[in-house]
Amino acid sequence: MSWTDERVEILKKMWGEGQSASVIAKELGGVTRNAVIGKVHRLGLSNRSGGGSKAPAKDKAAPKAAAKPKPAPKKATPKKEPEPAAKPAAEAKPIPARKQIIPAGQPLPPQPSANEISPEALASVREVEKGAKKLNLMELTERTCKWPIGDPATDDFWFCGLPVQQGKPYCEAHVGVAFQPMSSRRDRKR
DNA sequence: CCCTGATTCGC
DNA sequence: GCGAATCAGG
Repeated sequence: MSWTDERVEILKKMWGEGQSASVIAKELGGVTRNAVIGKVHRLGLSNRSGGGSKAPAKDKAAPKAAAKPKPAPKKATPKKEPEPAAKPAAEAKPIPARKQIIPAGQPLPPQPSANEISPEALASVREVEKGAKKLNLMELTERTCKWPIGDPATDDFWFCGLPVQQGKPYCEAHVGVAFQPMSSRRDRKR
């Protein structure tokens, strides 16, 4: 595929609309998002500003750009960092269906009680749990929802296992109940 | 992990 | 001019 006027036209239009390069590439077909981005740059509309009157306040100093033309195309030595690798997923466990065990008598910080979760979130969770993949511990991967379901003390226990939301340890629905925005908490009138 | 755009450089 | 490979951020 080549960049015909028509295709460039579509490119311009979509880019102008703020579409992502990958979407544009998909629409055009026969090109990758890299191609799209490359073309965008060559067309000089890398900045989504149409005016173009703006002089980029970019500093000339581009030390990094010149720093690595072709270091070593090889596998590159991944720095082996003695990273303790504290799994973020671990500390965020929701502890469902279990009385919380509070160590000592400090006033507890505000905790999202399971009963204050928005109905929508709850609903979608139930939805999700119906279609959950019911993974066991071994089957969990970096990108499976690690939300526990059921009682760990019985067979009736598994993990959600749906695709996680980028970054988070849970799928979208469970992220919703795990990380409450802290806004939905209404002070009950007194 | 997924995604995004940015940049370089052999073709 | 083109775009894969790579980089850098989210």
